[in-house]
Amino acid sequence: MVNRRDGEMRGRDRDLPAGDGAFARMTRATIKDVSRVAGVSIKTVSRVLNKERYVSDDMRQKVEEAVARLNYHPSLAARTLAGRRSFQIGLIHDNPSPYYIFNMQAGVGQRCREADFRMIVQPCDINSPGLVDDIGALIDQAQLDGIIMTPPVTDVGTALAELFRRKIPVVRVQPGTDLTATSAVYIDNVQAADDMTAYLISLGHRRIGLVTGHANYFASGQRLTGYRQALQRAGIGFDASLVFPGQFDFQSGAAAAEALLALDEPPTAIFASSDDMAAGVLAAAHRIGISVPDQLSVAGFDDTDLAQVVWPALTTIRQPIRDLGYAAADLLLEFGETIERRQLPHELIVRGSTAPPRPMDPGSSRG
Amino acid sequence: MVNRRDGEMRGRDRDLPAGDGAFARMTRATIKDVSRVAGVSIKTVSRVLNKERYVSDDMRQKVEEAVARLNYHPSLAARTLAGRRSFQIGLIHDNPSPYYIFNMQAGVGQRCREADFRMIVQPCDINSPGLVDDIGALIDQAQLDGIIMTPPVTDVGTALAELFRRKIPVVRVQPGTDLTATSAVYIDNVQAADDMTAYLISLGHRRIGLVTGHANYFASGQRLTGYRQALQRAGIGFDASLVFPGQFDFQSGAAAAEALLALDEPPTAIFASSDDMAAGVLAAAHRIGISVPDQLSVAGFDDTDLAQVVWPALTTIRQPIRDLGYAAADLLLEFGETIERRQLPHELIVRGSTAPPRPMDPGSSRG
DNA sequence: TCCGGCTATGACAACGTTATCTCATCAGCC
DNA sequence: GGCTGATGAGATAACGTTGTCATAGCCGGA
Repeated sequence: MVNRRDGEMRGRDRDLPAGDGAFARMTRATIKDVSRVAGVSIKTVSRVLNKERYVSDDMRQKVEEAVARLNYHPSLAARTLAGRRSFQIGLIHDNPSPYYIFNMQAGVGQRCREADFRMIVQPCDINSPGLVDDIGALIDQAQLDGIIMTPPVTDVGTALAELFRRKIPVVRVQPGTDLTATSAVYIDNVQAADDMTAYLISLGHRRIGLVTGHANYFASGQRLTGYRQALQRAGIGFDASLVFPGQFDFQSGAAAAEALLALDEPPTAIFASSDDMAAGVLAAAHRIGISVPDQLSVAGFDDTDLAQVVWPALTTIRQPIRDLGYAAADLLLEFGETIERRQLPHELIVRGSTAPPRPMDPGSSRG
Repeated sequence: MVNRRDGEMRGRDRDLPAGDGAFARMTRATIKDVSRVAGVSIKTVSRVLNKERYVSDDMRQKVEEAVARLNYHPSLAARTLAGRRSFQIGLIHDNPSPYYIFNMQAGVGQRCREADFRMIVQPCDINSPGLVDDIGALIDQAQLDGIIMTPPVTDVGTALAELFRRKIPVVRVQPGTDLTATSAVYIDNVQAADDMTAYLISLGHRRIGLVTGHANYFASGQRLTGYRQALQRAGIGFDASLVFPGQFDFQSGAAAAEALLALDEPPTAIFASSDDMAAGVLAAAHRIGISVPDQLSVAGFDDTDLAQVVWPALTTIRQPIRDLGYAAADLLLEFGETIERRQLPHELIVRGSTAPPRPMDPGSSRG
């Protein structure tokens, strides 16, 4: 009944509305429509769209007018299928910090938008046995043009190997291993921790507690190095009992503070390797009844939103997460497979949580 | 020289490695490879992949084996181009809260993964004149199968109209206008604010300050309604001077607290419509030297990470953001264009920032 | 004048899937 | 025993781009 059959018409024939009148239809405009309106070949439209060489200004203008008039947007799917680019890059992370991820996405997304690329965000679990397969599937399915990874995924050897096997451009943010194997963006964690430690020393502190970060993150070790470096320069001996392992989160910061403050010779300042842990230190101090910064100075790392929201506001190191994301995407888009490195500046931010130690603290017998 | 010409061979002929041996090549496996290995037609493979009817168990098994053996992942681009689905949905937001966005993405992403869909995140600016075009371009380019919007984008009429024009399935999270125009997920903001207010009243508070949210968000007004509703039920008169407008952020919370605490008859409790603002209230109280919760109870809304990180930890309303995201994606995937609504439960979380008011507060002359 | 190289444009195949149509088989029914 | 409808499988044409090749015009040098 509804089965019209007219010989030559088979398959999905949907011949476009001919003539010049009715493009404001529900059907999306295609490159074919644009070529008809502009009065040029499809290939010429494609050339203009892709900014290829050998297009006269005349043609270019005609095409651009037609594109604007039809409000034409090329199909990413068709471009991906026909070409060898997908105009998409992936951001792979296994990071529980909303603040970090939000800003990283903002930076990467910003750069992508500038280049008319799209960012595909892929959370993952570095302990999952399916990690490598998941990454492979993502690349296969979406035909990604490049990958950005954040710690700690940056240092998963098997994942890295899979990416090399596929010869896909990779940029890592703050990588810890195989530093020269891929492009990378990072800050100088050693120097940053050194800066903070030196600042605390300059206030007069001699016993400075350090809460380190999660062992999966190489930055944790780097910050310990910077801490020791500053102590040494100041002629202060390293006391291992002042270093307490944390996990970057609030709870571990609070636990570390309780342990450190219970020492026979407690520190007069605690430097936590993340703002979350610093907030934990603050909470523990409150609980115990130690006032900050009068009796205890507290410093964080990252300068997340959190730093200004706790009381007192945290002295911390500003890590330009958004800029790191932007730079990572920039390296990917500008250099592709060519390996490049870019170091971004950090900044010491002084707020209310640090002050000179109380003079003549009883029990401080050291020179 | 390199120009071999053999008549029929033109264009990009890359004949696949015949035989059965070398698929572990660099070239991705295609559906054609799978069909050859399985010994069935391409279309049958497609049927199995798309879980279509009319495939015998025998065939299905052969195909699945071949897929696994070749580690085959279908090209999303080709699927999108050939079919009428793209297996992608968009998440459009203009929200400055990392916590909110992170959890929303987690929820939506989770549901997408379960359905082998991909989530495309698109931040936007509701005040930008290009908003509607941007959304249109996104849908055109990526051929999205659906859209999820979060406040305040949910209530931008022009954007909504554009989506209707394109007849694309839409789910809105906490919409404020045109409630029945699209599918929606939400919590009962009126009841939630009522619950919190009633709780504060039950502690003995009679003068309860309210810091409202940003006027762009309809939830702000709804929470005011709930607040008034609880007061009325308790027979407490509404005092407009106790209601102070905020913007959902820390700064405005601090400013509101300063204003409220400077009143001749200051409130004994302040209910802020977000945890960020509640943290601001806390900070202002600290600054002024008012202790919480002894002299002032403070309550928030959202139960973000923040709530447990400030001191004292916030009594707040838990808003299941992640679940809202999951539910939104679920509605989209399960019902498509069919309009559905789903309300999720909220929860009153009592922590250390609230307590009964100090007995016999001088200056409290009201009954 | 003719050739070679650069510029500018177009024709057509190819990318890897899904949609449509066709055909074969098989069971149940008049 | 042939008709009908459900089931199972394949051939082939799209989908909307880009890649490859062909070609035409133009300029400069042999």
